[in-house]
Amino acid sequence: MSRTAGSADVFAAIADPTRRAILDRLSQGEQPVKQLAKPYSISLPAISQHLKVLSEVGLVTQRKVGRERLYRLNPEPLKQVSDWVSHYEQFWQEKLDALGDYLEENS
Amino acid sequence: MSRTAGSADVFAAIADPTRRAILDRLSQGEQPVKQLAKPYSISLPAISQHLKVLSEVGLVTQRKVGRERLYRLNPEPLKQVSDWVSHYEQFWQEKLDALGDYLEENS
DNA sequence: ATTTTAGTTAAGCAAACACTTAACTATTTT
DNA sequence: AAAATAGTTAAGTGTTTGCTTAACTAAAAT
Repeated sequence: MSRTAGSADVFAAIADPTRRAILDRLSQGEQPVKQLAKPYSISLPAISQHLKVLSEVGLVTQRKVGRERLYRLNPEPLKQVSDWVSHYEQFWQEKLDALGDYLEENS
Repeated sequence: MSRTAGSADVFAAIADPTRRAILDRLSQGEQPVKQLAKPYSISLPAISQHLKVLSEVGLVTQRKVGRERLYRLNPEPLKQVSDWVSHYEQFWQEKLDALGDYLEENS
């Protein structure tokens, strides 16, 4: 263990839509902050602060290239979310099954 | 469409650990508020407020029986979360594959 | 009828959040 | 050396959040 990964709450980190959007963009590859900020109407510092939050929970890593900071996605902490939500998948599966049965019975 | 389900943010609703815990308990079946509140050190009103948030995003439904309010899990909105996070699964899969390859090559 | 039980709603509060502008650091360009 | 670029850090602000206690509504038990 003893990774750089944060202990702060991943669920809280992905609660903000802007941060989710940043992650979405990062899934297309490493990007400098300027480029990440482009589609948003908010200021650079705001983006920088969001990146800090993401960094603290280990969802992004950073490397410096010249005067740019390239941010890279680290999806591992999302496993926590995936694990938690997967527990519920069976429930909507049951629901869908029930719907399927209903449709069959009434067709 | 036009379900009762809320338009408020599901991601925000599950950001709070107490609310996630409530959902976890509800996955064992319908329960009255008193029972849901039992394991927590916070007040009844606090629980009630959490249930309201969950209700607003459609994660729980409610029915009145006598003087009790039975809350029931409605997992459907979690599909939103599942869908979003599943997009990232491939990434950590790639990581794991890479690790697997590494282990094979160096065994 | 009164009291107890189950729960919500109201009001208030401290802490956290998302944002801003201003000031700063580090690198590159001119 | 000066100016421009990329980004972070600092300080301040309005809003939202999670909680509390107090007041309320509704049903059940005494």
